Amino acid sequence: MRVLRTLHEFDFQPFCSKIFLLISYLNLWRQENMYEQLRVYLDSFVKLDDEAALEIEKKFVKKKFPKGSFLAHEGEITREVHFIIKGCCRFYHVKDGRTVTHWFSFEDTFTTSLRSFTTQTPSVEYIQAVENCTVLSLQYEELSKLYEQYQQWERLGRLVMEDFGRQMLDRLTALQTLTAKQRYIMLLQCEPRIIQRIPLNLVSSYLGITGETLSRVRSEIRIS
Amino acid sequence: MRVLRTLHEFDFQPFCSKIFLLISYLNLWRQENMYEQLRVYLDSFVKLDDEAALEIEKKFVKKKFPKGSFLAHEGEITREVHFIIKGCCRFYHVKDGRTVTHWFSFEDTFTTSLRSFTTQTPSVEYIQAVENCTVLSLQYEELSKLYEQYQQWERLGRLVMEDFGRQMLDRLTALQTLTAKQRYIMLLQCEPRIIQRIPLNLVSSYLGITGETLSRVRSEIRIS
DNA sequence: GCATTTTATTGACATATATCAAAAAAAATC
DNA sequence: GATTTTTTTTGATATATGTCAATAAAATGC
Repeated sequence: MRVLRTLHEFDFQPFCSKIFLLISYLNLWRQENMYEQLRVYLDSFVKLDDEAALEIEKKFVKKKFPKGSFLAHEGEITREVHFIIKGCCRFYHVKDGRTVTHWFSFEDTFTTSLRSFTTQTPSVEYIQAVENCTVLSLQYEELSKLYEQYQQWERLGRLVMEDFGRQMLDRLTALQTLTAKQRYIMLLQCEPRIIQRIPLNLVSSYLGITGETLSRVRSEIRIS
Repeated sequence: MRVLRTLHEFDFQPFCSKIFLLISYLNLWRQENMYEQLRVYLDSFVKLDDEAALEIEKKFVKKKFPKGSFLAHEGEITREVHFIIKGCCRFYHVKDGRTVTHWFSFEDTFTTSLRSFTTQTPSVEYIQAVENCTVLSLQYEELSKLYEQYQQWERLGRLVMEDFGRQMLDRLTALQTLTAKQRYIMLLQCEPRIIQRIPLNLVSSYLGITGETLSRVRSEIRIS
């Protein structure tokens, strides 16, 4: 392979078209392998045996949520849990006329209004697509059946909930003990996706501070 | 029955001894019905059938933790989960040389260092008895066996975790959106036990504020 | 019961963060 | 590409909460 002396010698045209081809293959793969993607995630908790794994394709339904649309709505019973294949969402509620974002979810996580879904009561929160989302959705009744029929699915539910509990504990500790600046730095280190893909005004309320304070914190960090 | 005119006419001796007898019977009942107490709690999640319920008395062991002793210790793997029959505990960790209390547990709840117990890794937190505690303890291995053998126990685990998740979400929202005063008032309304039975210096760090601020908040409320 | 330790309150002052207003920058829309 | 709209930044000021120090009250130990 010949070494290039200057950038001009390089012919970008064919190179770029190859890259684009690669990307479109990758997207195609993602599309076709949505169930595989979910399977990989589930296997990280429980190695499902063949029979139990077959249920994935039977019960989960592909859905799309365009940017701005709602996966859960205040006052309505959340009837589905969604596994995010692509995209991200914010969880928020309205408190004294202002919007408080309390959670984000990204690819390869289950997303639902926990209280509403698990107790089948009206939701107190909204879940909104921040990007166009592709998800695999599972009805409450279908999940209940899976829990009834397969001990493995029951276990999956338990382990996913344990994992959720651990995440919540971490977030709680951060909110309780860290200053605004420390919380932002922690987010930057532990959850860079949030800062990369979510508008800052939503991030600020997630951190429990105002947009102005977040902006100042960021400029302080830029300087130091 | 004769109506008493003055207090002096009343003979306290036999009366008091009856009361004490009653109390000791009550304690005896509690002692003997520890397993019944646990059964009632578990039944609120899943109606255990006889075989699965028999395991309660086989696997849970009565233990006492005197005030000040530890149910979990930083750096050590938490090998048991405890169901509190009587007493209460605080969860705390040490951050920059000071103690941060992040949870309390009382009668009729499961208590363990979640991350340490579920992943069998060293704990990052302490759990300390705030009162003398009587608990029913279950070893990690025994719980794992229950999960293996009985779908009902697996379900129990899931439902207890879901319940825990919902509690955590509430607490998170409170910390994120309420002022110190509002958080205190909310605690007063939703968890009066905490204020009644826990020293205020521990409550303050649970609320994410200093002892001084809590003291001021309380005096404000007393006035208004 | 008294002495000691721990816990709770109060005061003066410092600091972090919120609020309101405005400008600048970026993104969305046509 | 120009025009809205939304998001982010910056500034001045207000407020909530923290810090340090001193005292008061309560709990604990002997």
